[in-house]
Amino acid sequence: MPRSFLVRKSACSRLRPNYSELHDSSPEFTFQQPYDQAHLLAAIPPPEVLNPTASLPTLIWDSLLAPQAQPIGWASLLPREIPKVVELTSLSDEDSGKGSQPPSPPSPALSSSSTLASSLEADGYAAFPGLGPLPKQRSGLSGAKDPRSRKAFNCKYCNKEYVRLGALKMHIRSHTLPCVCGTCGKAFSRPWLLQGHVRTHTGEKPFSCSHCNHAFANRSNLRAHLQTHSDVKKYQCKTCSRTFSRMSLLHKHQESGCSGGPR
DNA sequence: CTGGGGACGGGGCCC
DNA sequence: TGGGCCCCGTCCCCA
Repeated sequence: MPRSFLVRKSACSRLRPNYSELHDSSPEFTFQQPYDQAHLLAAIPPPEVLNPTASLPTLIWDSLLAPQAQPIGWASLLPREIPKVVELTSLSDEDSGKGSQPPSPPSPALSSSSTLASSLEADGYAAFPGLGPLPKQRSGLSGAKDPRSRKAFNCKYCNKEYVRLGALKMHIRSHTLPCVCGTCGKAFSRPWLLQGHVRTHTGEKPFSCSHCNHAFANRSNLRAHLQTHSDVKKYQCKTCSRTFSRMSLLHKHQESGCSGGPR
């Protein structure tokens, strides 16, 4: 029986924005009760598809190799491109990705930075609910050559900066929480987060461990569980060389005072 | 104190 | 450009 279903210490110590102050209260994505089973089944692959015997058997070994391996190409870590200022001309919709207005007709060539800034605001940059004031560096085209200026989009709720507008829009969803559970009313930033939450109501656990068949509703939890089957865990204390299955366990180990000797 | 499960957040990549 | 998905991570709770 789940221990903390729906009874999360609500206003616990975790810092959360005061969502009640946000203007966007209209859910754009909800699961109603009873659930649309056909939709859910279409969205969630059957367990045999998600069973780690098919897709995750190497996870443990991958994670063992992780400290030495370079799993991601460095090129993939680099920003693909500097956002183009002309992309800012059609920001009339909420961050939902739905209900977006047709793109504005292409703006005429901008002849100066001052006209650029005023044109952007006139075209809707300032009207986008989550976007802060037009960043200064975007007011000058020369700033685009400065690598430091690549984080150009600001969230008006928390002032975080993003290089890509899409990333900012995605971030803003964490403030507006447009996906609402039809059962308990809890709101989420993304549909798949809501989908995972719905599993706490349905009890569905599509992710199973290939070693012990323990089932999980969440792939991350399965990944953490797979660490428990490994003799050498992913996270290692630099002082005593002891390994842990989770970063949090390593942190607790270090905070409680590492004895120092290897175990 | 430690190990582990449950629930969830968020950035980045791919299509 | 947006949505889906993956991965990494955090926090809470319990045994």
